[in-house]
Amino acid sequence: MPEDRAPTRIQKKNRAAILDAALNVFSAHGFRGATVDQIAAEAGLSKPNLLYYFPSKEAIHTALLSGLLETWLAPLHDLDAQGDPMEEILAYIQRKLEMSRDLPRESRLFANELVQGAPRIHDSLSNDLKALVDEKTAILSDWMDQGRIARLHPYHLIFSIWALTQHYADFDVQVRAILGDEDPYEGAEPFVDTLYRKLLTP
Amino acid sequence: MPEDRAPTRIQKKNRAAILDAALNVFSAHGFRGATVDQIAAEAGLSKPNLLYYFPSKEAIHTALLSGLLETWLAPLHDLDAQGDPMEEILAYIQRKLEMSRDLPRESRLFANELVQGAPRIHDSLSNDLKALVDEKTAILSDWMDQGRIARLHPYHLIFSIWALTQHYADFDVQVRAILGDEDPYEGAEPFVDTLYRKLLTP
DNA sequence: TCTTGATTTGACCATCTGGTCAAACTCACG
DNA sequence: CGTGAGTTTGACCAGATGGTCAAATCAAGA
Repeated sequence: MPEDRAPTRIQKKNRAAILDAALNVFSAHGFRGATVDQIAAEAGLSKPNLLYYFPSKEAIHTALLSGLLETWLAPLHDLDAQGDPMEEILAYIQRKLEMSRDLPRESRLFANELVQGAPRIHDSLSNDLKALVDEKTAILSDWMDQGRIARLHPYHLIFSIWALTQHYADFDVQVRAILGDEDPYEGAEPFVDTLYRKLLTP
Repeated sequence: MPEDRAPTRIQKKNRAAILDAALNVFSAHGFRGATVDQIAAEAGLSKPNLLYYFPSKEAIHTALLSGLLETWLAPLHDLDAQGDPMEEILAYIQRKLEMSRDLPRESRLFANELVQGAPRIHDSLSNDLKALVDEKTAILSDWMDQGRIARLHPYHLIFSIWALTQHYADFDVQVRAILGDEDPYEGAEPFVDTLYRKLLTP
């Protein structure tokens, strides 16, 4: 497939279809559990046709992960040092919870990768993610120094937000097995809101 | 292999070795990502030898999961309606955190299964787990009615405990990528303790 | 020690899976 | 139209993988 030229209409359509199908399959079965045939079928292509657009299964996975990492971290990026601490943090949590609800496949894609030791994104974690988290925890620490939010371990504060919000997407089956018909997010939203208001109030 | 007789010394040893090896491999790679050869090698057996003790890969996985489910739920089982609410809940959280630290493989085994939709333990979730959680949330609700702890959605309170504690085992790579050399559990313990004290105080 | 059941293994098989390739087909544009 | 680049596919391959089996080896009680 020609790499240098501008992508054709067909290329755009098929690449997008492949990535969407791959997101379905990888998020549901993990990298090893996904098969190229399955992704191709879901994208409405034959296997050789799919491999005309991406050189390998690994390449699809990589393209997906790196393409989505930015989306995934955007809410934390938006945490603004100039804003009101409590509002900023609660807005971040709110957005993370919405992402769990609206983009559960993306959440599970990363969860699958992480729980198996992140063999394919270890570098992104140690570099990009680490840098972003360091930048934002510095803001949190400032707010704590100023007495505007309670003093807490800033890294663990971030971990707790990730854990609490992504839990609903990653362990969706378990949550639904227990809640039955009740909508998880209806209860989750006020719960986490209350939790962090109490936790962060100095 | 004779099923009915009492297990011989060799049977006990090899079965245990297989289950331990399988726990290593399944927790690190998921069901599909694990190979029988890998498990056999780790257990110090040949593949046909391993299949002499368990009829299939699936059988090993099932044996592991059902054998560990009890261990995994024991801390919640111990939550005592007669005890002091705050102490009981904090002790539960403490035990869950210790399990994350001391039994990370078990945590990741379940995480792998759950994130992929729990195809092999769906029934246990809807039955055993659901029943246990219902029993214990009833106790939590009573405590809330009596004004001994803050009023919260009891199911989401449980979810939050699972999310916060298991996060450290399941997403260990990510946590360590961010914390660097710092021991995750050293900071996690006081953090979750503070969090739940603030949250649960009426 | 001998015998019998328990244990172990090398060789093997069918299927699945990621990936290749040459040939066929389709599309856009001059 | 005609043509060349872009697209699609059937047939195929090599290696991995779950599982089988008959034969060989071992262990323990009579």
